[in-house]
Amino acid sequence: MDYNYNQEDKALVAVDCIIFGFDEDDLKLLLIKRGFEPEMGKWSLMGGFLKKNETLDEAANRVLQTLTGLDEVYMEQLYGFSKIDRDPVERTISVAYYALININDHNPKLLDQHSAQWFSIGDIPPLIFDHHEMLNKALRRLRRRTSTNPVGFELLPKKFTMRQLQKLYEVILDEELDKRNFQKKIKQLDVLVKLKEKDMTSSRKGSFLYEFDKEKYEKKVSDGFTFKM
Amino acid sequence: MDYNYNQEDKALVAVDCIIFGFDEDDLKLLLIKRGFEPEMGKWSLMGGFLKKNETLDEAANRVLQTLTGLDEVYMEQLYGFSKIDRDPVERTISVAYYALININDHNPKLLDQHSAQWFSIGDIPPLIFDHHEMLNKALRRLRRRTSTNPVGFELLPKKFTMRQLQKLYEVILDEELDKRNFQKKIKQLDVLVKLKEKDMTSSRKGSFLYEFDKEKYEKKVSDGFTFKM
DNA sequence: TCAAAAGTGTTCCCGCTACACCCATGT
DNA sequence: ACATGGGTGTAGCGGGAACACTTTTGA
Repeated sequence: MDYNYNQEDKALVAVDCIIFGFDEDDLKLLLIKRGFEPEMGKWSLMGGFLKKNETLDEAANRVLQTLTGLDEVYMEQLYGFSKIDRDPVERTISVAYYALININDHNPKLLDQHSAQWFSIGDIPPLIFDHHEMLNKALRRLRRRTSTNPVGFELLPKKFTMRQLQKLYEVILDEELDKRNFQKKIKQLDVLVKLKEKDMTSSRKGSFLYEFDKEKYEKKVSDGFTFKM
Repeated sequence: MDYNYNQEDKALVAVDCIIFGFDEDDLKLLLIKRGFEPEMGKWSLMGGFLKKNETLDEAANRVLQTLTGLDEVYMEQLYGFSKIDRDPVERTISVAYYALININDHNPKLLDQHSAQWFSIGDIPPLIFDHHEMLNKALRRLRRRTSTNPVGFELLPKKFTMRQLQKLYEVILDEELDKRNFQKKIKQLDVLVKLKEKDMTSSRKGSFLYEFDKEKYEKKVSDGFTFKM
């Protein structure tokens, strides 16, 4: 008594990537100008269809790499979107992923090829389909994650200043933070390494650079530690 | 220059439901004995294929209703599972949902029809495919949700005792809680109504019954309140 | 010497935790 | 009268929030 799978409807399955970057003091989103109908010329998240021989994670990584040239990027599956007419051409289920990249790392040529552009999170143009809904979910998730996991560092260069890190938290959480309390909090988590180097571009005095110590963090986690900002 | 959607691979899309219930002092999971190949006779989450004209949410609700007879149940989309061979018969993407039901409400006849049975969460039999992974994700999500949203009440009868509520939190969070601190905490949230009635089945003295005041909760939320246990 | 950002400590308060005894009732 | 579960208060501690001045150095 086998069940006949053939009687079931199949659907197109896509992935869409909400790609976040952080530049100076703004959280940014990478969008492409759609090069085909429907909605040609409008702004859109970067997406692609799931292929027979790849998982959703693989598809999302492929899509991200196609646009940025980057591999080994922090990505997380967000949610499955399935409104019947979300894509007017054909029934398509889309699984959204969000990615956190260091905005200086990507390949600018690839961006041009896809007519892609960074937008400040406070200044997003109209997007096609349900992409705004995806973005909102991604933002909420990002807020939660940065509060409970050390994922913020994915958006920064390897070496960063306290100021940059604080600003990052401020734009993600959308609230101002007290400098002293912020430093106290992050330092007592004891997962940063203070370098001897200073960044001299931001002030005459210069500010010390820090690195996230991933090994230390993971060791602490396995001892029951939980990151909490 | 239309893009040709037809060149893309289609896939079967399914939903699987992690159905939680709470009985006396155990968190329980509703499983069915699979009536068809592959893996006929093994235990499985209740699932079904997505149809052309329904969303994932609708499919999950249909599947839940088929098994329990219940409608308007708390459900939440969990995660999309997509390993290539997760279903050995054919490539199937499955989107998992979890549901919280009052275990006394369901229709026992329907359970029989599907050879379904409740299992204590500490005593789950081997499951087919990646259903254990789904369950683990659901449990982690449920823990977080009950800590930050008043979803626990979905698992209880409309009227419940403090004892029941505390026990519920204990089995979900998998830790013992102090009776006094628990009452203090939940009472200061100020979203319960203490009834005049007592439940006389649990002790000679009897214990007061409470109801969750959803309207009050929602009013408070719109004033900036956040539930936190 | 001044402008501009970096760096640094203390106090107060609230919320969480730990903890033990009396109450009501049916048998 | 006793056994069973129901119900209640307080003290101490720790972590988060508020808050302002000094330092460095290039121009």
